[in-house]
Amino acid sequence: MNSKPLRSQTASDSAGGNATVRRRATINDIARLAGVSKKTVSRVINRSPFVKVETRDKVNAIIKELGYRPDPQARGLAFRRSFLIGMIYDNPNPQYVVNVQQGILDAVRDSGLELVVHPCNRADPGFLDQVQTFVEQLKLFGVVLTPSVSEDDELVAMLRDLDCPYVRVASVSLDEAERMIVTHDAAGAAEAARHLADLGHRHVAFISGLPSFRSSHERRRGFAEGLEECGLSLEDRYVVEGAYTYDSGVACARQLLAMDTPPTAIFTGNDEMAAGVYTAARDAGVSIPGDLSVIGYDDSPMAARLWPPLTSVRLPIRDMGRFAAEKLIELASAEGNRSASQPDVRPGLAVRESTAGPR
Amino acid sequence: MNSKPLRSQTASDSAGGNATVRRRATINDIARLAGVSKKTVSRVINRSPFVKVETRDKVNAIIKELGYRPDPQARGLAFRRSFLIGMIYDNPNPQYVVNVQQGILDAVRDSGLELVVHPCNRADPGFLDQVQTFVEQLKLFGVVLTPSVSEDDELVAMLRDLDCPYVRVASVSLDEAERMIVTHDAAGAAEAARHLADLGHRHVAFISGLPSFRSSHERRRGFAEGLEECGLSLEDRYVVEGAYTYDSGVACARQLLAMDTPPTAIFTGNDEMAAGVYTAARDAGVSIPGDLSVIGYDDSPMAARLWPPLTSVRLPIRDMGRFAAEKLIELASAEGNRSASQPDVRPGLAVRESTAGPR
DNA sequence: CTGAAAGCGCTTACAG
DNA sequence: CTGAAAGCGCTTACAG
Repeated sequence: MNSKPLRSQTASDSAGGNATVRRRATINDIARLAGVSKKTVSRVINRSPFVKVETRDKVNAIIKELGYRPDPQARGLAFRRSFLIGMIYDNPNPQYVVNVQQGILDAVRDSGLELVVHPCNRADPGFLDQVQTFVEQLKLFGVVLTPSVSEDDELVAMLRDLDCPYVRVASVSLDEAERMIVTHDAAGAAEAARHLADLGHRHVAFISGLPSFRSSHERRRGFAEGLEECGLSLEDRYVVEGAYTYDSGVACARQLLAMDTPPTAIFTGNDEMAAGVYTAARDAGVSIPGDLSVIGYDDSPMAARLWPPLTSVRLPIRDMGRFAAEKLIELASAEGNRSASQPDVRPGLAVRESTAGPR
Repeated sequence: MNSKPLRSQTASDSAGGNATVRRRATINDIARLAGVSKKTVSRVINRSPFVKVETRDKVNAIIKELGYRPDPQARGLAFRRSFLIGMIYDNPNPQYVVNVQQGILDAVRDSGLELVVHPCNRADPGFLDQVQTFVEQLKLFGVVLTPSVSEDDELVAMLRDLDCPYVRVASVSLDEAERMIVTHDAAGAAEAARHLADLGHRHVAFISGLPSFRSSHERRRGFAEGLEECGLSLEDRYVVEGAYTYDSGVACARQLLAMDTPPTAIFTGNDEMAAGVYTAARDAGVSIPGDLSVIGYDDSPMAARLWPPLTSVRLPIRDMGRFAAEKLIELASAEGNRSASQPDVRPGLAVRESTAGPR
């Protein structure tokens, strides 16, 4: 990267509304106008309790008047950390990614924190090194991890070593409560199981996601437990391993539908694979939900676009992002006063038209 | 935000691989070990040509040995800008957003630049102020704008005032070539028109997107021109205004299918609305492509999941993000030597099974 | 409760 | 081609 000539710091009258000035105010301007030292201004900025009320009010008045905002870069350099939150993810679902991003931004609004995104690939040999560079170079305020990187113990050990605050979003608790947003996938899958059992299904199948994702196991476990609650069981022959992709859904469903006693209902690890089940069913002349009930997971927008509209387990993804960032801020603030807020993320079943009683 | 105690800067042996040290090397360490001033190290970092080759090599050797990487925060403070690229967007399509993000990251790999995301809403009265704060506080290296914010002249005027480099992705050229990635939407729509004309359609309709998006007009214009090339015309009665949403697609298609002489083909401004056309067609007992051909725009993953698979105009979205970031880097480097690279973004038609000749 | 000095890790402006 | 000084806009550590 090459050096770049200094840019003029002018701002036009038209753009910024009113109080735009030639140069942005600095802590020195505030200190001079308030008749105090810059250290005192610094104390006000950082909400130190050791400032006389009148002093604080006077400084705040000047700050407001000039529209002063401390320079995060300078603050960061002195603090030895930045005001950037990193989102580290490898989830292939764009809807999921964008919603978590939105949720994080919901949480940091007006806090001066910003969001830096870091997609990655655990299979890449440089994976850990790249994350380390990312975290160290940016001196991140903290990071939010989503599945499946949130399940990577090596990664988490590294973050601890780097002293980088983190919060993990995962299907099951893997860490201290103040570092976890648990999505209770087993509970969501159990709901799907009960729904099918209530409809009278006896032969139900499960298409799992990639085994490297914890959610695959949790969803299977919850589904099996939900069935057992209702006096049914998830038979091994009715469990097929997919890969969270449309194509794997097609292949797994073909396999299930070709059985001597094919299942009358299929629960899939996500909506993408459910879409694959639709295709396989159509090809096999199997009607949904007449011959086959289908339930997906994620309740992506696609679920409602399929025909018939897909019953699916819904997750409040944007809220999950917000909760994660809120926890991260608590963690990094390190006030000692861990707030009691333990926001609960509970999956629910969005029942549509892809499920009905068996023939 | 409250002040935070200094974190210890230790790094374990296990995490960072080999050369992890207690404290990261600084420019002073390099200068001392190389026996030069820190200014000279700075020159090497910034690729100044005014360094003797031997000096440069010696400094680079030490930099490599210690794994030294200049602190972007400190550099930024001195440079009066950061090494962060902002992506400002209001596109509601997550697939689009994630792909552009990926493309930007493709371009900045190993450059030391990082990506900060800023979703926004032009209808929000605080829209411009928020973007200004974002750009000023972060002293952004530059920003990438996607539709529809890329079409906002007030926003662009503000960025110029702030002296913030920007590149705009839009359906038609709106700025100097070095600031534009043009997606040629009219050309894409014309391809759709030709495809339908070739199949023998005479009564073809268009469902437009939101009129506040330039793409809506470009796609309509290109579609009309494409038809005219083939001796057809886009009749006003066959043009309906949608809103780029699934629901608007359903409503507009109902309207078209209820006409005395309904169209035998519908081209929609995006795939979401095409999905809505599918639903309306099914409700009306109209079969696709037997009774009605449908073409979407975007070629989103959903296009291939619909039944029948949707013919759609494809855009290389990830490449667009990459090209945009590459142009931004050229722009911000301001070397004067605008490279001749004028990467071309050309839409193409992905023909699937939703189009056929009319009955 | 408040401040003067030194420092965070770089760069610019000026000399040589 | 190279360097000593001053500065970017903040904070820490130390006094008072």
